[in-house]
Amino acid sequence: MTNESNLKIENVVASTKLAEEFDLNLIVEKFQTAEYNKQKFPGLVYRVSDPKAAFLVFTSGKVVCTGAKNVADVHTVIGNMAKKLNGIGIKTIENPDIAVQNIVASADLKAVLNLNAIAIGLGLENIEYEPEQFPGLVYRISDPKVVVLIFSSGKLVVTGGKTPEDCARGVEVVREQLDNMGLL
Amino acid sequence: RLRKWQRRIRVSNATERNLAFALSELDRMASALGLPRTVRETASVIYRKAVDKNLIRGRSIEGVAAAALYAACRQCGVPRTLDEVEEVSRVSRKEIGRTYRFISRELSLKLMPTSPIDYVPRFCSGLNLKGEVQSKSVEILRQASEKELTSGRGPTGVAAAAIYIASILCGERRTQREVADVAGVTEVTIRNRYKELAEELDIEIIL
DNA sequence: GCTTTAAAAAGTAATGT
DNA sequence: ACATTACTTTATAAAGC
Repeated sequence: MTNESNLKIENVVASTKLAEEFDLNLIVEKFQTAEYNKQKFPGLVYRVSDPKAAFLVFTSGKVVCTGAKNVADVHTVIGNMAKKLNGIGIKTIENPDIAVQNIVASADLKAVLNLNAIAIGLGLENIEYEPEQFPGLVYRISDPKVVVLIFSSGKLVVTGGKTPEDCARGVEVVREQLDNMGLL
Repeated sequence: RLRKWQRRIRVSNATERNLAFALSELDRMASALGLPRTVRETASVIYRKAVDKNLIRGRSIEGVAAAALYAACRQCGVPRTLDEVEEVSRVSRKEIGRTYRFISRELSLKLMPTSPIDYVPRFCSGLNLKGEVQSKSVEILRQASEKELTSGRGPTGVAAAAIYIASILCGERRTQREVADVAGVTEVTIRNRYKELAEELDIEIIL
């Protein structure tokens, strides 16, 4: 009964190392849409639309990729990025280790929720709920290690997970706890 | 040996000096916000507990004092918004909120989110509205809470909308702008909230 | 702690017509 | 009055201040 998590992955953040070092000044002049202001931020910003994503490229050769909708897309976009760099005469590491650092997902419990009751039910010391500042209740779960934002509409945002499974489990933990307290 | 004593005296002096500064800051801010003595005392108790637990390390005295006052207002049932506390302190709302979360957790204050009802007396007196309107506002807010119209909404906005409706029902109408000004929200927010309350609670507003 | 990136949730805010 | 844009919260890596 119950459930398949109508989980939707919204954003995947990953990091990797594509070279021992990068000449960001060379990359900014070759990539027309790249942005680079060293005093503002040490990384070069580069957006791609293939699969949509944004890169932060550093002089150390390390790269951060954000905005991808899939874990698979992350590999695709990073592969494309390496080829573009090669095309500009920059050599890159062959099979870079790509580490997913964070996944943001949304879900829907399809029920109107009483956040005050949930705050008490989950324990005031385990949650943060300040409607004056933000409409969502913040619930930090240790296993899986994710943070879930719970809204009165029943919609959820899960973040902090490293795999889609972490996010799915986080949703189930919340669903189960609310159900057990009769708040669903 | 003498040096050890001198160091202790110095530390003691510094500690006392800091505490005196913090307490004077609490007093200054409390006065600026027109808070009663009980709230100032509650705030100083919270601040002293924070000192005893070494929670000031890495934080400014001003920030902890402002957060303690913010917490004390809520604990005493006479909440001020982070914006109001920010106005009388010299730290940003962001830092007051961050420090509040920290001391709240470390001191296990376990405060429930602010209730819109707690804002009614202050807002109503600011609008020169009598007890009848206050009672009506509270009644509306209790119904709103039962019908789940307050979760996730800003407490001041919901309170303002309830007061706006109550003032009309009691024949002592205040404009959205007047209510918005005392509540510190925009007219758009009052409009959004009062429309929702009127519709869901079947209240007819005739202007 | 901050800076920058991406994305969702829902409320509130600022600005523009 | 209504629309659009923008900011609030969460996590996360990166290099440097």
